[in-house]
Amino acid sequence: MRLLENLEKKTIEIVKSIFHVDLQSVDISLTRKDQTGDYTIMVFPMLRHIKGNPAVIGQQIGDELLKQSDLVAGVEVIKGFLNLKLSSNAFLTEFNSILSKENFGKTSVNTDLPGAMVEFSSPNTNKPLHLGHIRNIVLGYSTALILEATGKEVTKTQIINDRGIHICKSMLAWIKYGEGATPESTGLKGDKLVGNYYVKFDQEYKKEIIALIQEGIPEEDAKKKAPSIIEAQEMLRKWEQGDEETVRLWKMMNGWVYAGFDTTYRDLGVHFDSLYYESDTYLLGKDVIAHGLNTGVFFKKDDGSVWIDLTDDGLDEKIVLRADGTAVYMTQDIGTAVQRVRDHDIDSMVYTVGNEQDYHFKVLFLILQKLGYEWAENLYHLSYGMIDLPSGKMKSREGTVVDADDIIQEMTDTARDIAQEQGKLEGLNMEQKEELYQMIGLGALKYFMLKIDPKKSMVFDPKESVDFQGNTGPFIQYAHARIQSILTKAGFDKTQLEAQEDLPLIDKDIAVIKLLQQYPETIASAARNYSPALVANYLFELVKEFNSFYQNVPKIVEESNADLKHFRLLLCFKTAKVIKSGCDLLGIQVPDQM
RNA sequence: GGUCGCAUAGCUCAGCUGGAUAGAGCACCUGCCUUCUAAGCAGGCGGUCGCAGGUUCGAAUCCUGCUGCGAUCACCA
Repeated sequence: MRLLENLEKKTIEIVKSIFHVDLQSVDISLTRKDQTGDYTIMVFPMLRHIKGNPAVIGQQIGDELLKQSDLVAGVEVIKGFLNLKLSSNAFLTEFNSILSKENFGKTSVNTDLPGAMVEFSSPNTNKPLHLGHIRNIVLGYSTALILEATGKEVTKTQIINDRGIHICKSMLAWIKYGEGATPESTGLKGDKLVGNYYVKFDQEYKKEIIALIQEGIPEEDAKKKAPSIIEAQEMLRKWEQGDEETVRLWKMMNGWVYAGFDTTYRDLGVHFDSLYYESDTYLLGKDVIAHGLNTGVFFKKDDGSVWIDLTDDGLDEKIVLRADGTAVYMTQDIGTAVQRVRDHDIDSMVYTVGNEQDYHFKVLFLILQKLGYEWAENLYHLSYGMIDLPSGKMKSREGTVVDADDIIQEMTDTARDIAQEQGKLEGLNMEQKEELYQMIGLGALKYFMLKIDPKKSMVFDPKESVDFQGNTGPFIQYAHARIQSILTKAGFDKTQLEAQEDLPLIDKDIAVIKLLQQYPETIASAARNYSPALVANYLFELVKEFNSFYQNVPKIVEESNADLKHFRLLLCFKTAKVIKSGCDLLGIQVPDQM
């Protein structure tokens, strides 16, 4: 960074002295690979201020840079591009500056400033987590860590949709068909057990609908009159009235589900700093709406339902409270938002929710703004695309949903197969090996999801599974493991964190330094764009460049120039640090051996 | 129909606030392991950046229109 700042400053000075023009900034980018040079100064944008031939202007600036700056070792002008070749020492100085920063790229958290809250996962409590949740979870978790790396204190949270008709369906089916089954008695994970009854409910409900249709009742009516659904609605009413028996069952079954979720979260290596339950916040939502009704933000229709008119904002009218006074989705989200700001010292929130809810969040944010909350300006919907199967959408009814626990297990199994085939894990005991297989399998899975721009939908083929070669998690992890091996074999002294100057560097050395240098800006950009994909793709570029260095530079262990050897070990060392640091931001662990 | 998003190599994707001859990975082909870990490296093949206009010295990138795909427009969540 210092390097580019120096170059820019110097260029501005030179332009001022030659052309008597004050430039605000200079456009400097990496030189294209097919050209000689390290950095390129764009002359074209200067033409706005300086009249003349871009090639001539470029040459004049280049000549002066060469004369005045010891950073610049050579210049070449092609059309309006001023290509600069920098000196080895320019890079060595830059590298030493990078080395001196223990947490290079990251800004330590400033707790004096208001923090941010990131919401992700937010499941319903009636069925297990699936592949879509995994994308949500890894995206949200990584985004939280990335924001934190820019100095924001971040609270990771979720909203648990623990109340409503969906959980009543599972409860009802359990009462009817469960025969007292528990996770303990069946050996099933709690979320799986409850999910089974949700499916069971749906099956019975469907049968009833068909039977009613055969009696000549129209389908629409049949759906409303089927005994199961009526019973479920009755149960929801009892729940809302606080019926003791219903609430007891609700607590018990939700408890099973939470235990199941916890296992999945643990396997995924994520955690939350706070939890919100819909059952706790929907009442506050009602209060806020009552207040907004008084202040004229909302209006009441004849039937008693409460709405907001957003037609002036290009949207529709939206209901915020039912005619019978019960809460809708929007009600509880309003309540939850307000509650969160009351509970935490935050001035912004990020919601990790699928793009099917783009409209909902647009409306929610608008409502909160109209209610006058100043923090409503700082809400961001981290919207991500759906995961489809080659056959189309995942459908729970068709049993094509990819279960989260299953896919984690499959990835681990694949990692085990590959590792055993390769047989490079001597020295590790069984337990360490299993830990490693999981690290690699999860790394592959998480990276697979994170490397893609969040807003894009993605296709997941369960049969082909996830690659372990090329642009993948294991590719990145592998580089880290290799480096540890080198450092050990070469007897690297990590107390000597400074490289000597005047070394005969080659392009491969410099290429790695250039990549390392880009790490801080990568984090900043990933935070600005709420996109872990930028970090993932950066790591891939870094590792590719490192691998090329690794296999094209003479063996470091055998290098006779002691200073050069130490420099290259430092380069390995710091690259490994950045790989680990970047992987941390993605929620991916890196091994020392694989 | 209204609104929002997406469209780049056979497949999966990068391409930052506009910059040079559009890049990776997978797949396919050719080389490289008597070892600093081949989950790797070096190279080859592969493109009308959906279509048509516009702005600009310069457009995959910005603007407009069109086409295609997806989402959404529930007193569901």
